[in-house]
Amino acid sequence: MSDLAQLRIGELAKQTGLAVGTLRYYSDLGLLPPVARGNNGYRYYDRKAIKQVEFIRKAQAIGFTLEEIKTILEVRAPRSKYSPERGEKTCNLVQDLLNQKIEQLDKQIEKMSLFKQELEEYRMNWLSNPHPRSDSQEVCPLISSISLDAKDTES
Amino acid sequence: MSDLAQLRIGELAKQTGLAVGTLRYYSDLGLLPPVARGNNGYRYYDRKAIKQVEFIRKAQAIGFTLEEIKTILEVRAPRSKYSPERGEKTCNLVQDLLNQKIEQLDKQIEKMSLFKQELEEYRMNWLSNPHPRSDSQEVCPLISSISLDAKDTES
DNA sequence: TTTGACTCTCTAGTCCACTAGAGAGTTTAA
DNA sequence: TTAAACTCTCTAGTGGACTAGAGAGTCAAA
Repeated sequence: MSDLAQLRIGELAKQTGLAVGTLRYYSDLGLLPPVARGNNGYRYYDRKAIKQVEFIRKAQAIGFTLEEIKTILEVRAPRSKYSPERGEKTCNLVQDLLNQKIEQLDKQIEKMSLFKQELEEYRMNWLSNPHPRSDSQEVCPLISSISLDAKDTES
Repeated sequence: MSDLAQLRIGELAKQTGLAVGTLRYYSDLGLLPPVARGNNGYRYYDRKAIKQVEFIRKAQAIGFTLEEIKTILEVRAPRSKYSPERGEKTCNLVQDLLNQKIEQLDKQIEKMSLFKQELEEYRMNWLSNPHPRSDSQEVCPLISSISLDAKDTES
């Protein structure tokens, strides 16, 4: 089609560092549709695909599933026709999605920070109070404190 | 054995909100060994198991695998005999593990914060510059900016 | 003693994100 | 023209974390 469509899947693989199989997998899932197929059935991509792959990987690295990423990416404008009403809806949808994702990230970050703090406390306690192996059964009290203490009364 | 061992798996399941199958799975993996088995083969747990399950779930929720959690938990003192030398080694091992985990968490948190920032920037740009559907083909420019822009020159 | 809830082991299935391989057609360079 | 490299589709396998189900034994109350 357009002369933008010059990447075959192997080239895209080289450019992105991913395996051909993975790109095929993404494409077939709908995450990374080729701009065209040759008569031979070959998938052709344009250079934008490289950026798109990078986005996918970034999103994935921080915990989004391919399904979620797809939901963001697939809500895309119709290619040649413009239908303003649908466009607005699309935008709202995407905005909602974005907000959701940001909120999710926030929560996850908070969780991780709390857990990190917890681990750091264990480390501190333990450093300032190294294994009192005199009468204690537990050789390494850190372990028992991690697994068994945690606000000893109720949850 | 001890009268601490009063929980059967179903009770533990109720207390923790997990499925019996899951607890069995954890137990068999070595993450949650029952303190005893009855003549009937039943697994018996003490109340510490509840805390341990909570720890497992917390660690899991922030991305550790069961294998990793097991590594932390399983490096545990021999129950009745105390062998000081092994105890010290154990402690070092655990300290290393802890440090690793904390570092991992740190990196992950940073990644997520960066990505969150990125998403927030997209949102901001987009709010201050809502879909200009006059001549643009893309009905929702946010999408195209997310998926295709990202430092337009090189990676 | 029978019923129902509970437990056991073992095998198999599910979902996600790939990865590998078979078998076949296509492209490209020598 | 031939060989290597590339692409296609389709099927199956992997690993992690479960979940479901079969078939059987156990326990407590009626």
